[in-house]
Amino acid sequence: MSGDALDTLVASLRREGVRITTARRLVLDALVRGTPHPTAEELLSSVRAMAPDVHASTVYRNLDELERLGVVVHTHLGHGPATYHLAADAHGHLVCEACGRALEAPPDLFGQLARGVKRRLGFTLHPYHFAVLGLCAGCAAQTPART
Amino acid sequence: MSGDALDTLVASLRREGVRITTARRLVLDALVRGTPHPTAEELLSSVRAMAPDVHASTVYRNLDELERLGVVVHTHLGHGPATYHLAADAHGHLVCEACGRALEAPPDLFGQLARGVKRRLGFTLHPYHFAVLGLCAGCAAQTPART
DNA sequence: CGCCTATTGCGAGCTGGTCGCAACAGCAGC
DNA sequence: GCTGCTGTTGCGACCAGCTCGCAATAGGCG
Ligand SMILES: [Zn+2]
Ligand SMILES: [Zn+2]
Ligand SMILES: [Zn+2]
Ligand SMILES: [Zn+2]
Repeated sequence: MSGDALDTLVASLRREGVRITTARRLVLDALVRGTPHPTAEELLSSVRAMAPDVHASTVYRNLDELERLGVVVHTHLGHGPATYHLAADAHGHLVCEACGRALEAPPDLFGQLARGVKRRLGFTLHPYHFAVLGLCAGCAAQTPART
Repeated sequence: MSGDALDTLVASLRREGVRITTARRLVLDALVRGTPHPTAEELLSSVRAMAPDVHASTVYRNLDELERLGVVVHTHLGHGPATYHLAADAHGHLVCEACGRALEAPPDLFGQLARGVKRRLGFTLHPYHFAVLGLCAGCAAQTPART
């Protein structure tokens, strides 16, 4: 079942005429099966576990290309490196400034905001590229109040 | 009147025991009087207009220090360099992915979102660090529809 | 199998920012 | 106004995260 997700993805890319190389397949595999918010470097090391000679720039180029194809999206959870998702899994992020943990925003959370912005400013929101920062419940309790 | 804003800021910093150097005063001056979303490099060149020998790292260090003191905040409007505001002027940003223009979010815009997040997840939002991307009215009209 | 061309490995290069250090300059105290 | 303490500065080296140019390689179609 979960092996299928990769195969399906690969098949549909091939149908679009996208060439499937080992590196590209392994990047997709790492995205399908790995931990939730991998950075390019984490993806690189997953890829290298199977194909040790893959070069970092290959991973960057594949991520760019897959993003251009609409298969992958990247997100910034803070100041560090970008993190990647399968586009099908895209979601907003709430990141705690104190403990650094990233919560996935419930899918409807930005809906109201998006509607308000649209109505008032005519602006169409794509709220997934940057995380929204703040303090999670646990850290807020331990932190001296802040404006 | 507008010269006062700087003087007031400087006076209050001095009262807190902060040492006021030429570079620091010029950075503040550029923030008070310059264009709305300056990058560190833009601030550097404003500063150099008055004091040509100020070094880039001095501007970075002053911005860090002023941020630590709560006088300045930085924001990421996109992939480029960070941009700076006086903390007193802080506001959310809506940035158009097509034309790159940054709109200031009306101050109450994030209020609902913040209340929703707080109630449902106990998460306290600080919605100013990262911009929220999207398409402005003008660009949305010209762009082939997108999910 | 062979060709075409997209993709890769590789290293150099780039942007935006940080750091360690010795010289320097605020400003409090006299 | 001068002195001294200490925070700040100029400077260069360095760093992370990413991008590019190029020649060699390898998908995939016929
Ligand atoms: Zn991004
Ligand atoms: Zn996520
Ligand atoms: Zn930031
Ligand atoms: Zn702004």
